[in-house]
Amino acid sequence: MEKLSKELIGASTIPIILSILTKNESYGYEIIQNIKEISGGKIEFGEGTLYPVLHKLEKKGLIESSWKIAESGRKRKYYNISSEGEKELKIEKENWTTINQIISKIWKIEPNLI
Amino acid sequence: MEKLSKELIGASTIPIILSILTKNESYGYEIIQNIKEISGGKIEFGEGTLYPVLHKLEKKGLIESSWKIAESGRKRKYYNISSEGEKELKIEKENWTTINQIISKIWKIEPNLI
DNA sequence: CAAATATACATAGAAGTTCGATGTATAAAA
DNA sequence: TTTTATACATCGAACTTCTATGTATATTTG
Repeated sequence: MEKLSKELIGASTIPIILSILTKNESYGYEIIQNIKEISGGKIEFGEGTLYPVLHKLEKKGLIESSWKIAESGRKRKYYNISSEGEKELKIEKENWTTINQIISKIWKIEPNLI
Repeated sequence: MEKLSKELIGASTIPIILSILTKNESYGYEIIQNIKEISGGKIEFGEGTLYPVLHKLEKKGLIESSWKIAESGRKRKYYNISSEGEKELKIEKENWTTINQIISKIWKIEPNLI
């Protein structure tokens, strides 16, 4: 069970985060666990990796944050996707489809199911 | 007709270069034209981008170079993929398949796909 | 035939990224 | 009560991409 390359992780980080936030609001720590689970351990973000990405996305206006107190009494910074973020996700999905078509063409395999 | 994001290009650079060299030996300038053509202009490497990547791949032993004189009389640095490079390409292909499975899984969570 | 363009390689520096290390703080479990 | 899990944050090293710049030669155009 190997981990994926830095480059592939980097390319998928933003679409994955935005996709997760499209479904439900979430917070940094949970997003890390969520991605780890969904990817079967193949994508494991450190906190020092994810938090700056969230800050960057917020600064660009793609997500919005609000502090909340969980039932546990613990403070959490919840993130929601913005309408700008939804537009961006749409573009990212199209880009992902495009690169898959290019790669498939080069590899001469059937285009991917995405 | 938009260009792809830096991240997606970065993730695909090495597999694309190695794939091209699997078919035929080639040289920097030609690889740039080749990728531009295959991608329908969506991936356009500058020379300052590609040459350092080729040097890096050679340093890592994934490709090998040799100077040749073309019929035109022009000097060209031809690159071939090494057996190490073929192994690496196999891994890269597997990684690409994996990330696609993860991404498609995440996108299936929400109903409105592109 | 002179000038412009295309071919062909190379490096430097700016800007941006990932990621391990480190720090703070609190709740839950051992 | 000590450890582990939860939850946020920043820093600096290492690496990347990309624009700009430089060198040089062949081909095409005016």
